[in-house]
Amino acid sequence: MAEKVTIIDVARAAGVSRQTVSNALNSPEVVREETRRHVLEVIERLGYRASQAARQMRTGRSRLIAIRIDPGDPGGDGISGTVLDTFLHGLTETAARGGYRVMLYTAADDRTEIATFEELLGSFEPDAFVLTATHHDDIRASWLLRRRLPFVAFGRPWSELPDARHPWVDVDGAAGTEAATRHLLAAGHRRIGFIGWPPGSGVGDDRRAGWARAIAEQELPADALSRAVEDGIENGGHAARDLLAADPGVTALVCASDSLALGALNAAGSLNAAGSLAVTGFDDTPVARAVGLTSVRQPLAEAAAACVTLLARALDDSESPAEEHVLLQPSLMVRRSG
Amino acid sequence: MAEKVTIIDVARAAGVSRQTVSNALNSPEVVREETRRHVLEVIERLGYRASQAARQMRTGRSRLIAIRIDPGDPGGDGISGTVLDTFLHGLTETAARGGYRVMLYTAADDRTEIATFEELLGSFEPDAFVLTATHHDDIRASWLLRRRLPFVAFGRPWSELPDARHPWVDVDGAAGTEAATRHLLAAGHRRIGFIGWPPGSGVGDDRRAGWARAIAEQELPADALSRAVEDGIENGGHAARDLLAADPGVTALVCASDSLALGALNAAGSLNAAGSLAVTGFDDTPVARAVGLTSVRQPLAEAAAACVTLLARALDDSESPAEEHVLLQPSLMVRRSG
DNA sequence: TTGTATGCGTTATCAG
DNA sequence: CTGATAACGCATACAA
Repeated sequence: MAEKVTIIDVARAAGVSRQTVSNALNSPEVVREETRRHVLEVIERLGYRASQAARQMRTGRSRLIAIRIDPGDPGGDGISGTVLDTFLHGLTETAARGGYRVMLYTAADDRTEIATFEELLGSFEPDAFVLTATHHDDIRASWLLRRRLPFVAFGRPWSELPDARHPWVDVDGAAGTEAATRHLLAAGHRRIGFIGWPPGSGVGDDRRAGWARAIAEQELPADALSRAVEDGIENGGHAARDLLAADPGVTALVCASDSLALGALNAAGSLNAAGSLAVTGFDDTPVARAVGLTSVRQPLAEAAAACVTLLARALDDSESPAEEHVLLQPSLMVRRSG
Repeated sequence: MAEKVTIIDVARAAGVSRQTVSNALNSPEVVREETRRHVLEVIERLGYRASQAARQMRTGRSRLIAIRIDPGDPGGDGISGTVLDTFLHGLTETAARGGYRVMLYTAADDRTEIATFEELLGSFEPDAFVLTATHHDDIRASWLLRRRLPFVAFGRPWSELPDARHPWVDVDGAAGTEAATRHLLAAGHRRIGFIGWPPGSGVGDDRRAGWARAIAEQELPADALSRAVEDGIENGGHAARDLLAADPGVTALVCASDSLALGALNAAGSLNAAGSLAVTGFDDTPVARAVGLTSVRQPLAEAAAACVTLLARALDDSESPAEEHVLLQPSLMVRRSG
């Protein structure tokens, strides 16, 4: 039953008009320093906080940032599990510093997500959206762009279309797999394979490119050393077995995900003496830490912070400026597996 | 640039007063059926949606449910990673059906979480809170209770104090470890150990109790077969080694978490021939699925739905009724490890 | 610098 | 069943 203390209560207690209170808060430079301090003190004493609802009616800003949450069960190419969790935490924390709050929504696919945009925009009116799991020709991005709604994507727009000109934050996946590959090269490996996803997924192609880059630089063979399968432990195992059967000289595998890497690791155990095959994964999930898998770690908290920064800029500045991008560098967590 | 269509636009287009529109929406029984249908049709055609901010000003209800999100890095006894992720997804989905939205906040400890309650209550005014990671003498619960603020805890109040009388939803952890133990008994194991957390954690004690129950029923020895360590893979390994050294006759281990179980599994590999030790975990995390670990699965989506149901009841009914509880049964996911 | 008036979109109250 | 009026709390343009 916390009786809500309004701006009028503060004005009364401070012996000023409610305008002065509002000014002390929103336009500090327009109030005498002494008055301002007094008002702020009363605000503190009374525990006054501006009502968001009232403020929103007046300003049209909800201070809400909406983001989709995927089911924990990794169904598609969305981020979920620890990755989303960590990202969300960072987003919530950074947003709070700017007075913003994170609101969640779910959606089965892009179409229903857009429907949710409309629903949200009509009711809660979030100030901005954070898009995850971006992909080629993302209709969500173009929809938001067309309506000039503020948003930032965690993930590059994997397209060169003008539709794709919007702020985004991403982690340089190619740099990650390249670092992993270089690490293996430094350890003396010469025939290093790659297990990734079928072409066309943007993220997957990027990760493959990093490996290919490092291999090409060493003028090592690459063509026959790459496999493309859907994500999953089983598939990783199959691909690893297939690759090793085709070329027994392979001593190391760079994988596009921890799942694939784990499968490869298991397969290696049943093929060779334990430890004879070096394997690296991607995302540094708890699984990787658990089994001692060397993995590429994404700076998720930093990515989240960057998203908020970009949004704040687009939201606070008068006319939203051009597109801005942030590409973060991942780091390699070296463990027993490689 | 979506022109916001207000209730007045609808009223004009439908040829009625704005009150009739409001009534058609909020008190359907007070409007003639024909009028109601016409209004609803216009609403649909115009894509009208009631402004939450305006509604909140009038009704005092924000239709916001706040919940804390922990860092992805499992630091304490909070839920995080896939568990929180799945729970959040379920919560968001179920809440949306009732017109509610989930809002996130972070907090380092109980004290700062309460400070966040105050801040949120003064600004965004969430209608309710969902508490996670409840523990003995939870000051958050008593704080909310004292102010008669609607909330539900995901996790029992591990205390009999009157302070602890509030709605909660939980999963029967003891039933889970008991089922795991019975499963091992049915497989012929007779000396079954338990690796859990230090006493006093509620959740941990509960899980240990399930194992003890099944063991006692078979009149099997228990005292020397239990170990208590902080959560973690390393600790699980140490505990398993210690336990097996003390009693080489042990053929199976029930663990309070997947992390402990994983450690035990690794330790077993280096002690015995692979597969000779049966191990079960708890939470059915991706790690468990990855390594084929038998684990107890919590019905998280159902738990989330139950939370929303309890909240909706407390929110929609006039005087909030007494405490209500929901205790869900977990299920055992049997895999190679046991 | 401070006070006064107005509107944001809804819903509740109360006459018609 | 319908239509006018008030009020929720805040911020802004304006006048004092």
